[in-house]
This record gives sequence, structure tokens and C-alpha cells, in this order.
Amino acid sequence: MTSSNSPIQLYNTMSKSKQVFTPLDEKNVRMYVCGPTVYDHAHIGNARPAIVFDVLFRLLRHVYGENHVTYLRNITDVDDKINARAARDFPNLSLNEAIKKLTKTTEQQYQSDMSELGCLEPSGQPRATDHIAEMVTMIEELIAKGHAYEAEGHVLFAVKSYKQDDEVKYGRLARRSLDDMIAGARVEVAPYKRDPMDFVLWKPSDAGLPGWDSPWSKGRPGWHIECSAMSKKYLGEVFDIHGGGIDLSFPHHENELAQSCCANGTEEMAQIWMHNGFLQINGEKMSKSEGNFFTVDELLHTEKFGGQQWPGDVLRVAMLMKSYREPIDFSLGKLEEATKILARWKKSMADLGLSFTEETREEYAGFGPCSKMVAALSNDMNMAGVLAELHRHSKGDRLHNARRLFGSLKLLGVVTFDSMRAWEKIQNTDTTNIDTAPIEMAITSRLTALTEKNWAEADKIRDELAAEGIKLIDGKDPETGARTTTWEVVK
RNA sequence: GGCCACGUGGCGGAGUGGUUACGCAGCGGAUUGCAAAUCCGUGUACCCCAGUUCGAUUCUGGGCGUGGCCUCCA
Repeated sequence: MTSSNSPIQLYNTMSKSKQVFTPLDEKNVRMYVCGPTVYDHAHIGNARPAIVFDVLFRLLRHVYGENHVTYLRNITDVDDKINARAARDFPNLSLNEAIKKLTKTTEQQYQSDMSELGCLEPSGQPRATDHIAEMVTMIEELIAKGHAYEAEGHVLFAVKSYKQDDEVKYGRLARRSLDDMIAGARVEVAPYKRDPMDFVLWKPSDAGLPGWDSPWSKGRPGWHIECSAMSKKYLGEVFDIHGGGIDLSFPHHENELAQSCCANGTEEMAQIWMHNGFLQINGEKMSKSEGNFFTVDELLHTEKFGGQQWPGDVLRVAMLMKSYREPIDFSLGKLEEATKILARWKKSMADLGLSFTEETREEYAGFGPCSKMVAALSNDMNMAGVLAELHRHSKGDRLHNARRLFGSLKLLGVVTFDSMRAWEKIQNTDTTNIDTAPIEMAITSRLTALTEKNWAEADKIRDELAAEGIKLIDGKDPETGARTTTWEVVK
């Protein structure tokens, strides 16, 4: 375990302030993040929480030890959007078969996308459909305690029952009173609801829709109950951090909070609620309903955005170039800047003396991050401060800087030993796969032309090589002062 | 309409009650025959109006603007 000289501080949506993070149990720091509903490919906005909380996961592991952090990210595989999409995409299959196929392939795509973006696999990724029994149990508890009621095969959570000292607590995360919510509500209220804001815990399924037996009906769970049931099972009734996109704060997290606290009889569900801001495109939210989105897969493997493919590490750096709580504008300029910065970081590590080979693997594994960078990261993941430290090391002139840069980038999940090794190989492969003799000859000819001050001939040779993608880099021998010329392949 | 967040130099993007963020671009210089690459240097910015203060971009109040949530949503 690495000792931390600056405590981790995190912004808590519940208290609307940054607070010092103290784990309930530092031998087992527990974090739950709402994961994907697997009905469609993840777009780059969906990747933001995955990346943001992956960085937090890595920081927690760094501070508390790799084996002392449990990070759970659920897979929602029961949902009306899934049913609709499955019926649309696989009309020839039975609905259940279609759903199985859709959720399975979508989940595989998600895992592969997140992995390419440098995200570690969470400690666990529970699926909703594997936990129907736990959900039913929790719903029964809620009914028994008077927090839920059955109506026409549905079970609803009674929002007004979540109170303390006659004060309704429902709405405390979103900081909204029930009256405000009802006034602004745009939903049609089902007649069997006791209160307009009551939400579904269980609903009946028609024949043909996925359904499970329950005391109330053959049906399926509402959206929010899965997170309450699964977080309880794996993380306990109260855990450390609950995260997700800002849009989930209401109603999803509000409802989870109410369910969990009422079912478990606890004051809190999580110590800290964290929410990442949205990704915007041209100043507006990227969303599937707006149609202004690019999937992770498209960015990685097609030229649909900006006419080129974007490597996972570039997307990751671009995503981390702004505070996680702020909206981030996804633009070509940002990706280009990230590309440039990342290339320079890699180059400076090599220039400062790092070489990624089997011989150095073990030694390099011991390189840790820059402590100032960890301090910045600990300050509610202040990426701007982190970037400044990375730039400082990148501009350094000692091997120490390269080690720190590597250690820091490794902690952020931007590079790994193997990714650097592959990068280094590409740098070399580009030059070894080419017949170098003609190039060397051309360079010699050019140097001769240069000594004769035959600029036209020298430039002609340079242009000819450039046309073949060979870029010449002139330098000066530090001792003799004579011109030296090296070359590289322009990709 | 209600709730919330934000408004910083050409752009991106931190932070602070009085002192350099950082990056990109630009500009100047070194180097060069010219380029490229590299290095060095360079920018008195903080939405508007009041208030608190010796002093506010930073705190308070009001205004304007942008975005989000209030319905599935990362």
C-alpha cells in the first residue's frame, strides 16, 4: 500500500460540497457505478462515466491497495427498450431468444469498447436478470414495512412513506420537494397510484414479454430496484461511493436511495454520491434521442468522425482533459490536441531514456506516479492539475522525469508497459521494414550537395523523399558541428 | 414554471481575496542556405451591476447568458 500524503477529497452531490473521503472500511473500499442498459452500442458519452470512475478506481487502488477496493458496475439486461429493440432487430426469433441474443452481443461489444478505452474490468459486473430473487425479496420487505403497496399486479413504492420526524425525505438527493415535482410533472399518472410520484417496483408482463413469477404477478422489475438489490448483496447496506451520470441523479438515484434506506432501515445508502457531467456536441447534450451521437466503436474503428480512426488512448486523454463534473464538448480540435499531447509524452519517455523491452519490464513495473500528480488527482480528480504535472515531467531533462511520467500515465490508465512496447516497436518497425539503403544514399548525396551549396539539388532530394513519406530531420554533431541528418517515416 | 450547474486571454481549460496555472494556436528569438524538428522567450483574461473589503476574477445580492434535470437517458 502506498501512503497518501494528501487525503482524497470528493464532491458529494448529496451535500453539494467537496468532502474528505474516509472509507467505512479501508480494507474494503466499496464503489457502485450504474452501468449500461444493453440494448445498443455505447456512444462516447456513455463512455464518460466508465472512464471517470475507472480513474477513481485506480486512484483508490493506489491509495488503499489493489486488493482493498471493490468496484461494482451493473449490467441492466431487463428493460422495455431492450424488449422493443429485440423485437425490431430479430423478428424471426422468439422474443426471449431475441432478447438473449441482443443483450449478449451488446454486452460483449461494451466490454470490448471499454477495454480499448483503457478501463480496467470492475471487480464485479452483476446482471439484473441474475438477481430477480434478491429484488423480489427486497420488494417484499418494502411491502412489509409499509413502504410499498400492490395494485393491479403492480407493486409501487410509496414516496411519502420515506420520511423521518414527519418530514418527507424523498427528493433530498435532487433537492426537490414533492410539491415541486408534482407541479412540474409531465408524466401521466396511472390511476392505481396513491401518489403521483410513486414509482414502479414490479410490473406485470403480458404473455410474450419476459416475466418471472412473484407473489404479485408474473412480471418484471422496475428499473431502479436492481441497483438497490445488487449493491446490497455485494457491497452491503451502506457503502462508500455511488456514481453515475448526472442525469441519473433524478429519478434513478433518488429512487434507489429511498428504496434502500426504507428496506434496510438505514440513514444512508452511500457515503458519497458522485455524478459526471455530460458530453456535448456543438454545445448540446449527446443523446440517442437527438441522434447527435457517435458510438465508441465508430470512433475507434471507422472514419466517421473527422475522417479518421481514433485510438482508445487518445479518446481517453481527450475525455480526461476536463473536470469530470463539467459538461465536455466533444470536438475534432480536442481529439487533435489529445493526439498531439499523447505523442509528445510517449516521445519524451523514449527521448529521456526509457526503452520498453522484456529486460526492462520488471524494473519499469516499479515506477510510481508523481506525488504532485496524485495530489491533484486526489483533489476531486482535478485533471487540469494532473495534466500540468504530466507536462512538467514531459519537459524535464532527466531519466527521473521519464520514470515519473510513465508511472503517472500508467496510474491514469493511459498507457501500459505493453502499449508502450507496441508503440516503440512501431517506431522501429517503420524504419526496419523499409529498404534503408536508397534512403541512406539519398541522404549522402544531399549532404554532398549541401557542402557544395547546391541548394536546388539538396531540396530536390528532400522533396523526393518526402513524397515517399520519409521526413528528414537535420541536426548538428555536438562536437564537430557538422550537419547530421536522420529520418523517420511520416504516418 | 421549479431545481441545479456554469460564464476566465484567439481556442481549450485550472485556480486564487492582493503574487506564473497549464496546453494548443499566434508572435519574437536561437538553430538553419531555406524548411521541418527542437529549444528559449512572449499574453496585466476573468459576463454585467451593486455591496462587503485597504483591495474581488475570487465573498454576498441582483441581472443577463449557456447547459442540464423535472419523461427513457451516462
